[in-house]
Amino acid sequence: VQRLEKFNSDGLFQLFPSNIKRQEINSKIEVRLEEIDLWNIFKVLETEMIITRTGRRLFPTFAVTITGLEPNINYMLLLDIVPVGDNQYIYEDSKWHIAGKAMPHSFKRYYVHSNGVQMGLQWMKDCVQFNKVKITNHSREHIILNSMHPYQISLHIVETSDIGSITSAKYNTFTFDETVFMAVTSYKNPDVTHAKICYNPFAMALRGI
Amino acid sequence: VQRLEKFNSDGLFQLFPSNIKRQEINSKIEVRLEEIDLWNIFKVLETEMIITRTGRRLFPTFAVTITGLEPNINYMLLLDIVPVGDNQYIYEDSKWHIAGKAMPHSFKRYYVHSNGVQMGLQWMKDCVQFNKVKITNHSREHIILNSMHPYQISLHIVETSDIGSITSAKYNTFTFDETVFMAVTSYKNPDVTHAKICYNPFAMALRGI
DNA sequence: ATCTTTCCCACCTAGGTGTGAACC
DNA sequence: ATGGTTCACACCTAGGTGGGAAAG
Repeated sequence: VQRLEKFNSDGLFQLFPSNIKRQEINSKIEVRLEEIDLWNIFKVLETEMIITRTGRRLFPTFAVTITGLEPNINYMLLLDIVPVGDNQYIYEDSKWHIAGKAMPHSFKRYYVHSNGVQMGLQWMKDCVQFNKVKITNHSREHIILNSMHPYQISLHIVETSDIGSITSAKYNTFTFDETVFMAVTSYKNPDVTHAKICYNPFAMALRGI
Repeated sequence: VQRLEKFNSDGLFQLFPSNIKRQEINSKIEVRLEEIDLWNIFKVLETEMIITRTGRRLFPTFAVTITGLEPNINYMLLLDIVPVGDNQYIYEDSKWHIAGKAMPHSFKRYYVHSNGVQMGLQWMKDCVQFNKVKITNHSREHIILNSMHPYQISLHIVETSDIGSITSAKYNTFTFDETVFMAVTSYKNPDVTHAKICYNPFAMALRGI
């Protein structure tokens, strides 16, 4: 038996149990990552994302353009943040080093795009933004990650017209190499800090310094 | 044939054609208006709501607490703003007077609550806020009203687990006398202006004046 | 003239940044 | 001592108010 539980009003769900094999959608769906140049600037530096108690947004923002959906079939979009490898790390001598086995990834949470169930036509019309997703090390309200562990964003496109059948529906999964990042509670690499300040409008205050 | 068209990413839909009779939900659903004291303060003064080209929020905000839904059945919530009576008005000598027949209410638009389809249990858990709804006299992006015409908020609770079947699903409708208001492009009654400034946090700047 | 509509504005609310000191 | 975590803070972005002048 499988169960999907809603965790906040902004799209966070948790799946019990977490690992289920479902059937693929038989269709040529393509997903293009938006702002790929910006993602690559951070990838070169080895991206870090801050996690806080109260939840922190991702920057760069995860956004995609989708093609190849059936215009008149209903879909949902689920954002997923999955562990990369089996190790945790430390930052020493300006480099990331393995520091032993990873802590268990306890929570299998999905962020369901707030548009809910929509027809393919609607999803393909504009780029799909996941700008309100937040990551945390504690809060029940957001996606929970372990600090000093690497992760990667993946996207599930689920063919369903009923949110209740999400656990039995067909789906395709797309992962993005550019979105690999280290979860941290404070930035370790000063070059990452500088790039965040340089490109994130909310850090504008610190640009002159 | 009936058709539901999505108009923006924040829950606005338009129904073609607009008048359909559907079956009622056979259940003792009760809906309580939140902030009823605040609504009544404005009701005494004869509530005015500003409409602008770019869309203006409602104040007081429309929010409800719902009881009596089936916990494990899926529902959607649709906000509706319906004309009251058949006349348009003018404000003269500190009073509203009939100024002829109403203009036609051309657009039958619904604001679908952004939580989309949820089970009764979820809808009843917390009070349901419609704080992002906007009204306008022109914009395709929001609920279109005629200035100097009276309206009333109503709520449709639709029993459906599929947004696509919204036009054929069972539903119950709830109206709220406290929410009757006059759509205006600028406030006519100075007492209404004062009450808006007094109670709306976004008008805080004008409280000292 | 009179009344309604439009638009720019100052001034708020609301909330997203990294900082740097303190804590663990 | 070392290095990760937390928190109040100043400083932004983003956007919701009615005012008041101008336009219709």
